[in-house]
Amino acid sequence: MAPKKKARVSERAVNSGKDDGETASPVKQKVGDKRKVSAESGKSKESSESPGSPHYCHWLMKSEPESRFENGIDVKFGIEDLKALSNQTSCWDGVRNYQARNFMRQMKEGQLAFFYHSNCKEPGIAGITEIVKEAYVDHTQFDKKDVHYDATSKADNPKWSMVDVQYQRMMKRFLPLSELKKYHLQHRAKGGPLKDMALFTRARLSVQPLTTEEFDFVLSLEDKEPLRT
DNA sequence: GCCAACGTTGGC
DNA sequence: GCCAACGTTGGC
Repeated sequence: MAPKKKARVSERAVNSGKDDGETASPVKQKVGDKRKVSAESGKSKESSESPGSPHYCHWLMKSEPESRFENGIDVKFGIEDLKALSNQTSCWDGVRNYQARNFMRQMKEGQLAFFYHSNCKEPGIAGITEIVKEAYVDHTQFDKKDVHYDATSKADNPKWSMVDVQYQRMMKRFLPLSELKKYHLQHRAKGGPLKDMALFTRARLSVQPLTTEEFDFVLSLEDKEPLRT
């Protein structure tokens, strides 16, 4: 996810395999992209998601704020890195997990996503980004030099998508995973908005949805004293 | 650095 | 299409 270069939450993973969800979702083209998307190429599926699946409008996206080298390439990309880019905007490339990809394909312009710092000293929610461009082809899947190159993905049927996110703001205070987890456990025991939060129930997913209740509750923590116990 | 959890691969 | 082996994620 970097504006034009950078990495995200290494979601590397040997992909290939069946496309679980939909077929190439309506890759929304934007200016500059010459490839004409032949009007859905007649696919019937398109924005799949089972009919019954709730449609989310808030997200959490993980990225690593500390240096880590993968094939000689540093995958570091924390919220400060996003903030430093021109336009404070970056594409979120490198996602190589079908569920995470499918969630990105559901994202709509204007929606908000928590920027989560993972695989670091203090994991947790650092800030908020806005989705500024809906899912389109992740070019890094075709780049042999890229850490997330996918030899099994073909140009005429790309497997991986990405969205563009723009820095919105830092959390008023960093929200550590440890604190969120305390709430999660508490809510799981006695009920509460974080009882089913994906961060804990689907720990390895790098792009995950939040219900409005979850999102609002997390936001409310900004104004509270850090939970201790 | 360890390792639990879990997604993916591939044999059958 | 099952499922064991394998590989990755990511907290600790």
